[in-house]
Order: sequence, then C-alpha cells, then structure tokens
Amino acid sequence: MSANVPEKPSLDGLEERWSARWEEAGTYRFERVGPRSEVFSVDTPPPTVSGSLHVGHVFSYTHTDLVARFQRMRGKQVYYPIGWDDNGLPTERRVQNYYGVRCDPSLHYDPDLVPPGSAAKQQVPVSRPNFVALCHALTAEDEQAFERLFRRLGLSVDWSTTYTTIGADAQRISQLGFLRLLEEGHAYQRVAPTLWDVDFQTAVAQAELEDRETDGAYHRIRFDDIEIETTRPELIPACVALVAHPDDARFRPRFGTTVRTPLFGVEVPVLAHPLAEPDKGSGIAMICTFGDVTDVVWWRELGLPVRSMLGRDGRVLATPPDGVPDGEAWQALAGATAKQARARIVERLREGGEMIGEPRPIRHPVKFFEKGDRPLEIVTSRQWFINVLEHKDDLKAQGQRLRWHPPFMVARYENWVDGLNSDWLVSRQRFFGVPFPLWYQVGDDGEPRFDSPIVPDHDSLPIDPSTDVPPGYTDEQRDRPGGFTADPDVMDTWATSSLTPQIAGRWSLDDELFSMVFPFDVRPQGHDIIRTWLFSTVVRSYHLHRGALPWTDAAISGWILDPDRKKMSKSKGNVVTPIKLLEQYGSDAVRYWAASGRPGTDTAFDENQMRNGRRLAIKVLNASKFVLFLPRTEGDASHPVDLALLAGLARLVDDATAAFDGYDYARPLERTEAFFWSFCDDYLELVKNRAYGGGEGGGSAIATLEAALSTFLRLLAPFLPFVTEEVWSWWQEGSVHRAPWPTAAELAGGGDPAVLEVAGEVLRAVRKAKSEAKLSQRAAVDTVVVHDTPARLAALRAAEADLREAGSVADLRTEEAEAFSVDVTLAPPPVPST
RNA sequence: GGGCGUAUGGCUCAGUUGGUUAGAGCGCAGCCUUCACACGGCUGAGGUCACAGGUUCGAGUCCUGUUACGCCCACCA
Repeated sequence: MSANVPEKPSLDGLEERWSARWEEAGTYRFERVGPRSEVFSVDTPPPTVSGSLHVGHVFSYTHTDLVARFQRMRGKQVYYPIGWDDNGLPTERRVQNYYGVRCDPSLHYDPDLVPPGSAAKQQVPVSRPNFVALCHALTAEDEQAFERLFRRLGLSVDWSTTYTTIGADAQRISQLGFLRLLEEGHAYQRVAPTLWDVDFQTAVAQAELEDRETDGAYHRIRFDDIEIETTRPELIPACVALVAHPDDARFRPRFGTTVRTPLFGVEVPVLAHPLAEPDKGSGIAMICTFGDVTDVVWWRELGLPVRSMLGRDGRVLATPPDGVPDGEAWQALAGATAKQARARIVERLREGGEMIGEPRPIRHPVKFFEKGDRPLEIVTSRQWFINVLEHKDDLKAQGQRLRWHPPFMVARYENWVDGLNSDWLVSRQRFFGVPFPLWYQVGDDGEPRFDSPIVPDHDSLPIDPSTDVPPGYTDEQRDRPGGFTADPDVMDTWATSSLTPQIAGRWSLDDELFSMVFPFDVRPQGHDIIRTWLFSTVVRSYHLHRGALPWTDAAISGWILDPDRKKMSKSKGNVVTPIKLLEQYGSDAVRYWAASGRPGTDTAFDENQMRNGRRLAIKVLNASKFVLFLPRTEGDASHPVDLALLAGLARLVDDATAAFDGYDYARPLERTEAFFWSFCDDYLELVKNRAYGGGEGGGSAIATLEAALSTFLRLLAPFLPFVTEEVWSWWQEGSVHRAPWPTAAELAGGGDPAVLEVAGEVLRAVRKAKSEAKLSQRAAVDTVVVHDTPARLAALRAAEADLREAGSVADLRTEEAEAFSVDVTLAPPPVPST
C-alpha cells in the first residue's frame, strides 16, 4: 500500500478543499437504487431565514448530520434534503426593517420602486406585489449565506434537493394539501371569536400563544348592588352578563335578574355557570365579548349576544355595538387603545362613585402572540380551521406510536394534545405566505358567498387567487356583483411547514421518489417546537395518508445554554457567530463540541470542548502520519499484543454501532476518542520498535496498525469529516464517507484484550517512576517486578518484549500476588564521558 | 394547579441491565525539548455521587419523600 503523506500535515484549508471535492464528486448525492428498506430519509428542519444562524443551529444540525453519515456508511442511500423556511411573519418583519417599507394591499405595483432602506425614519407603504418581491430578494440572499455556512460545517446534505417553503412546489403541495382537507371535510371556515394580534393584525393559533407574567390590577366596580372585580374595566361597554357559580349562595337569589352596567346603563342578566369560581375576585365576574378565552366559553355556552367594542387595530370602534347608547360616555372612548380606554373609564368610574377603593396591583399571566409585543385581544372574524379536536384520541395514539429519542419527550406531545381546546386555525391576515387557493361567488347584492367557494383545478396549482381568475370567469368580474372575489388570506406558516415530508419527498410531483422516502425515517428537531411543527406534521400525514405517521423516529435535540445556564438567546448567539467559531477552531472541532451534547439534553456553550476537538483532529493527523511513515513489512496480525488491540477495537465497534442505531451519537464519539487516545499513548509506544524492526513481528504490527487506522478513521468520520477524509486520501481510494462502516467481523482474531490492559498498566507504572525521579522518559530501567494474579501475569508475558523496548527496561520479572503492584528499579545515571 | 427533566471533584460532562479502591477532558501542580505530535507528551493532587429514609449481602445506579434549578402544559374574571 503506497501512502502519500505530507511532511507537515495541517488542518488549515481542509474545509474549503473537501467541501468542494464532495460537491464535485457527488459524494452525498441520493441515488434511486434499491428498495425503501435500503433508504434512510431525513425530514430536516427548514431553518427560518430571517436573520443569521446562531450556534444553536450548528449544534442541532450537526446531530442530524452525524446520524446521516453513519447510515450512509452502513450502506443506506441517504435522502437528506434541506429546506429554507422563508414564508411568513418573520420574513415580513425583517423585510420591513431591512428595506424600510410596509405592505399596503390597496396600492398598485410600482415597477420602479426603490426602497428607502433600514435608515428610513418612516416605513414607506408599498403594494403587495412589491412587498412580496422584496421578501423574495432578501430571503434569497439569506439562503445563500446559510448554505455557505452549512457547507463549511460539513453537513452531508444533498444540495441538489433543496427547497423553500415559499417556492412554487411547496406552494403547490401546500395548496393541494389544503384542498384535500377541504374535500374530505377536515377543513372548514367559520366566523368565530379568535385570538388576535392587534399589531400584526392577524389571527393567531393556540400553538403560537405564550403566557407572560404581566402587571395588572383588580378594579372593584359596582353594577347596581353587585360588586365585581376585573382587570379590564375598559371592557364594561362590551359586558353582556354577570356570572357566578350555581352553588354560590351569595348570588343564587340574583340568578335570572338583571343589573345595569355602570356609565352605560345597559341592562345585563345575572347568570350561573360552573366555571365561575366563588373564591376568585368577588366571586362574580363580568362577561365581556371578549376579554379572555373564558368569556368565549361563557358566551357560547350561555347563548349570549356579541357586543364588540375593539376593532382589528385594537382601538375602540367609532360607533358602539348594538344595545350600547352612542352617548358622551362612548365618544370619550372611541378611537382609544385598550390602555387609554382603561385610564379614561377608571377616571369616570371614580367620579361616579362606581369604583370601590383603589385598584389592587397584581401580576398575572396574560396571553401574547409569541412574536408579539401587546396582549392578544379576541375579535370575531372569518377564519379557516383544520379539524383536530374530534381526532384527539387518534392523534395522541399517533404520537405514542412514534419512537422518541429520548423517550421521555413523548410526554410533551401528550401534554399538548390533552390540552388542545380549539381546532387548528390556519388562516392569517398577512401577505408573504401561501394564499388559500379559493375564490367566492359574489352575489348580486355585492356580498361574497362564503359557503360556496370556487375551487381551482388541481393541475393549475399553485395559484394566487388575487391575480389568477377562476375557471369560467373573466378578470373584469373580480369583486363585482355577480362576479367573484379572492379569499384574502394566506396560510399560517405551520400549514406549509407541516408538509415538509411531502415537500421534501415531492408528493404529487414525483411518485417514485415519494414511495422511496415516505414515511421518513427520522424527524430531527428541538423540543420547543413539538407542539407546533411536530404535532402539525403528524396531523397532516394522518389526514392526508390515511392515518400514516410521517416518520418512524423523532430525534429531539436540546438547547444551547449560556455558561450561566440560561437558554442562549438569539442576540447572545449572534455575539458568538458560528462562522467565527468555525474559522477559529475548525469545523471538525465545532462538530466535536456539538457531538458531545447528549441527545435531548441542553448543553452548555463551551469553547473548551472545541479546543479539545481541535486537539483530537491534530492528533489524528499526526498519529496517522506516523503509522503511514513506518517501513512497510508484509504480514498478518498474529502477535498477542496486536490481537489484543484488534479485540478491543472490535468491542468498540459493536458498542458504537449499537449506540448509533439508537440515535445516540455522543457515546460513540466518547468511546472512540478514549480508545484512540490509549492507542496513541500505549499501543503505539509498545509496538514502535517492533514495527521498525521488520520481520514477522514487524509485519504483524504494520498489518495491525493499518487495520486500526482504517477503523479509527471510519469511526471518527461522522464526527470529524474533514480530517478523516484528508487522512483517508493519503492512502485509500474514494471517500471515507462512502467507505463501509467498520464491523467487529473484519477485526476478528481471538485476541485477549487483557494483554494490552496489563501492559498498559505496567507501562504507566514505569513512566510514573521516571516522572517521580524527574527523569526523561528515555531513562534506562534496571529491573521491573510485576506482582499480579497468574492469569494477568500470563497475559503480561505475551507483551514482555514490547514492554521492555518501550520502557527501556533491562530486566522484567513477575511474581504471583493477590493484587497488582509494580516495583521499578531505575538504572544509575550514565557516567558522563570525559 | 398538572407533567417532564436535571442535581457526580473549581468548570463541562461520562457512569449501559445495582457488584470489588467512582471515570474523562478542561483548569491546577510537577516533570520531560522522547527520532508522529510544543496547536505536544508524561505524572499527580482534587469527589460524604443535592438531602432524608427504605429495599438489598451490596446503591451514584432501584423505591418513597424533600430541596434547588430548568422546561412543557393548564379557562389566569
């Protein structure tokens, strides 16, 4: 075997060189050979391209790559595409800031638009087509930067299969998926009170909510003779009833009677409902349409009217709802934000003596849109929903059929499904998203007929109903009586992201491919999006593919934590940019750090681990160089010391393989690294001289060293793809990443690992003696006496010659004993020659 | 309020079905310029395995409870 080893091997430049070669050679290209069972398919998370990648991305995407590389080496055809999630609100927000614009759908397209840029004092209104074009431009730029980083990180993605969630294929699949739901009765629209973000002016779904502890205050307010407590006195005009618990003796006599609201004098009934809690507030609550989700329940179950007072912008409407007098009290509020209205109404309540005492400050959880800044309101609007509530039990069972890594993560899923309280709201009143592929007839009265949507041909998808015209109509009939009108909404970004298995597998576009990769083998993702992405993907496959799971396994990554144990935020993550780390330590080293984080476990950001990784990569270079520089001597592994090493390696291979099969990448790295280090420190030192000596013993050593090097490189290849490929190229054909994963069988030889274990212990004892005597490790040793059990002494004798050479030991003796101990007698220092 | 997870030397973490003196790396101390490696190597010091009970011949490992931290979920007037 001829080797072409550089004199001074180095890590510098490996990333550029090898990522280019891999691309050229199609090393990670998916080939359509073999049945489904020979394919390993990965439903990779499409990262949101709204800003920069942070170290958390590097961390979790590396985990996926480790498994993909392992499976590829085991002989699987790995289908490992990546997508960019570029549709939706994050992109819109970024475009607004980056270009200094905002979308105004009433404007017309301006072909000569020049956006003012981020420095603009005020955002310039632009048409929807202009806005969408800017979204495309910016995301394209971001996507290139992401790809560069991921290539440098060494992700073995097949870059020819990249997709974007706003791309035509994704839109087509997303729209087709929606139409299927519609046909099968799983999607419906309804006018209903929904949670609403007043800044983004869109409905939001249950999965996008988060509670935030917020300062508020209880206001005690008199409704005739009844006192209620509320944190939202501004909603008094929207009050439709008071409610108390049916068993509450204090209010039982009042059930069925009415009271008048303060300031507005509207007559409202006093009602009973078991959800009312006697020990909360004054025990009786005002029901407003709508202050919170409990109001919605009461309103629905008690059959109450609607009195909406806030518009979609979160401000008080110009005219009061039915039943509320349009007097001076109302006009004092009209146009105010909720916060302003509260202040004004409290002032008037005080003046009128209807307010009891001072507001009592509290901190309480309030619902926010996870991306929003102001509390959510509840407004009534027409929205599209996907059925999930009636399938709750089945969906829970789906999650339980999935193999979770780590297993306890299933609890998150079950928790979420158990807590579902509404169907999945998929419509958003936004611009950069996949439009609902629907139009509605417009009656002669000019009103849309929402109950009779016009559906496009499936072949025409994707469509944009705001520019495309339904079959049988002309564009002149748009928004005219007797004509048609487009559904104005776009789909929630999760409505598209939930179809990544279908998009990545090109469902409805390439049946052959889809049947080869679906259901996917694994969905890697973070635990924070189990309730959104994972759940919604399970829902879509359940509806779309007759109860199928989208994948068999879910591999859940942890988070990156700051050194102070807090979740590393994006802003902090950006301080330490991934590219900087890759440049400073090398990609292999950063991957080493990522791989040391246990599956599903939050991991500290730790540059020390990267230093370690770099050290390991350098060690691989140097040890390999040493092995390959040794004089070649033909032979087979036969010496007991060599067979011992191979036996240990075989054990290691079995261990690593089993762990990887269970999606545990951290253990194989840890074990391989430890064994590699002892290989360098002990085995190499022991056999060095024998290998140089040639002959039968030399041939055995060389054969063993080559087998060991080949095995180590392949075991480390998923973790350190660059340095292992570099070394592999010195003496092997092809890519190490296409080489077969090592097996215990190829290392079999019936060796006894104890030979190396005992020899290593003795060697360490000799080193210690020299170290304590403050001598060089080359110092000569007169005698070594090893005390140990007969079995271990027998093992030791097999390594005696190597041991004496490695330790410069003149005489090695053994004595039987209960426990291991070593006496070392150093030779007197040589008399300096005159 | 319900649930999940974590707690091992100064730091970051291993510890596979309970089995003899609890491991690694970093950091620290000392030594060695040894012909693969000074972007080195060797040697060493350092731990009542959060706490309290229990099961067992034997518990870091199993059971019960407590505490701390993190996270998820919940109709939060």
